[in-house]
Amino acid sequence: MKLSKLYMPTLREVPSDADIMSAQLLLRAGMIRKLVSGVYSFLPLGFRAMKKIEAIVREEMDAHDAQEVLMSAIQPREIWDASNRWENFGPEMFKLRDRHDREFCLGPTHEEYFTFMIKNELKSYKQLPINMYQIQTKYRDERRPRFGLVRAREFIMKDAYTFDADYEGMTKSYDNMAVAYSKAFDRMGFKYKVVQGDSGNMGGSISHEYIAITPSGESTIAYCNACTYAATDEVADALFTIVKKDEIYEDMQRVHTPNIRTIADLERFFDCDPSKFIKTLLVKKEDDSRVFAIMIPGHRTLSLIKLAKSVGESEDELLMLSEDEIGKLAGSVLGFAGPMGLGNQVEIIADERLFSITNAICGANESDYHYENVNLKASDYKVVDDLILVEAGDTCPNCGATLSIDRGTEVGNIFQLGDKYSKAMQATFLDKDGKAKHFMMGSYGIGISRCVSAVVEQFHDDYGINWPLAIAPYQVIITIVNTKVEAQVNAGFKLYERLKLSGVEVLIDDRNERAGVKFADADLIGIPIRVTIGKGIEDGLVEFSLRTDREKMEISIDETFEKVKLLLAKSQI
RNA sequence: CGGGGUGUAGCGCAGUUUGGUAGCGCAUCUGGUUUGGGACCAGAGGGCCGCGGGUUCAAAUCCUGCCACCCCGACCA
Repeated sequence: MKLSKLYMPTLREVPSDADIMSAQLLLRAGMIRKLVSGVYSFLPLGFRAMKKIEAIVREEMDAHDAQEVLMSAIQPREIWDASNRWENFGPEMFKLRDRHDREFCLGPTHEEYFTFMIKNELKSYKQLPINMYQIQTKYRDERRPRFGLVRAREFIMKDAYTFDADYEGMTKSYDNMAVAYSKAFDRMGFKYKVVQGDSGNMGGSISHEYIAITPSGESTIAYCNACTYAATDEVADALFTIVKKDEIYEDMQRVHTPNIRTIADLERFFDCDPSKFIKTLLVKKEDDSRVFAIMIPGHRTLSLIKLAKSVGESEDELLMLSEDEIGKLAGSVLGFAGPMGLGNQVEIIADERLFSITNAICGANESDYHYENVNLKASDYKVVDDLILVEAGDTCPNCGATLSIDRGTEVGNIFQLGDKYSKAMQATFLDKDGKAKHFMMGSYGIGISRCVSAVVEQFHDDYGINWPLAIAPYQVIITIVNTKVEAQVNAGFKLYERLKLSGVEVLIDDRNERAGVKFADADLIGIPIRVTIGKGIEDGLVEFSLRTDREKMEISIDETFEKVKLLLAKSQI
């Protein structure tokens, strides 16, 4: 493709509403454009990059017994009523009516429709298992669209659904998709981690999330550098120990601590290690039916999910007490809560590690007072082994190495659905024994457009995008330094035609611009292999370089051709 | 949905406090000089100042209603 003809409206300045690096670069590089909040279009270069990702996903799905279909995005209300999700999906669903006032939605996902279709067409165990997928535009009216392609209201998703005769079959299908996903994400080249999904309130159902490591990511994960352990921070086991010191138990003392509210204040006031402190947090159930006092090591953070599990409540219903409520309950202001004298209606829950602290310091439930030399007895409290959020440096529960913490973006997930939808929609088949049974299902998603931004988040520098060869919109860009010099133009186009003929995806910058403009654009759009044709052409030499490093090599056109072919061959593993 | 902020040329912004003929940089077009890291000179085009109502002789500017966009807030590809 000639750059003089390519629709590639690059911007020198960053559009003011682009909030993350990938959105800024994709917009500046003329790869995407925003129409309204959370709704983007793909221009030629951006679309090509996305199609590369699609192709990788398609190849891996096809290679793992999935068959591609294309289901309608527009769906009638009736099939959603069967699973109750017309109501339950909530305001995120884009709903519309036709001229006869019949209700429809734009598909946010397709469990219902696939199940509905299967139920009418698949009747025998002999036809199972079956795995179908599609790559299609999805619609979700997000509460707050942001981060460019990451949280869009219209986005491209690969979604797959498996139907099996029994539980074993379902897990096999699930494992098969897990392999396909790892292969696909490996080929895209970005760094990612597989974490166990939050089985949380639902209990039971198994799922995994594929998290691309990106500094702007919305989820925080803990992972081990030595083994494959990875989990979201709220769920990850926080393995750290407090070594019990062989100290003499001193007598408890009430200490006047005017205005000393935070752990940092306490450290300064008592001039001691933060592991000496017991932090007491007051949490209630939303409807005020239960109140909890949670004691954790002072320098750590409470995990609401872990708390919810240990008290058998839903995480969503647990709230931290407000300052007023603390005053009423504990007779103190924020910062002086402690386990003593809280009254019977408060359930006190303690992180196990507290009892290793000798002569601890905690709030006295009285404004401006703390206790020191506190030595709690485990037998007096409900003890839970782990209530806190994992931190970098904690021990890997799997192999004992040290954990790291990073932020990430969910680019894929796989889910064992069981018979949730087949039951709701009465989708059955006849098993060997002639009995009607519910399909055992799985669903599997990859955010295709989200992957585009994940790649850009991971592969860029100060000058622009730095596409991995496997998903670059073009593999090679030939820059003609001065289009007024015939020898440069001729040599450029000769190489261009030759590469094209041998199947290389190549751009040629034949614009009548100054060299600086062309180099800047080449950097910005991030084509991996660069050939610059300038003055050296008089001696038959061109410059060969890679986007990843700025080192240039002066070689002949023939050598250039061979080098390109070699690089491309190496990347096709 | 709650709180905060912003809407002026394709992009980035000034002008609004104190009402008086709509500006700057980049981009675009024409001519010329340039041509290895975002050139220079001369000229030109491009605006319902988010939309509606009001105040006023006069509104980008003041008042008011609405809309859009962005930021901060517990289910997600």
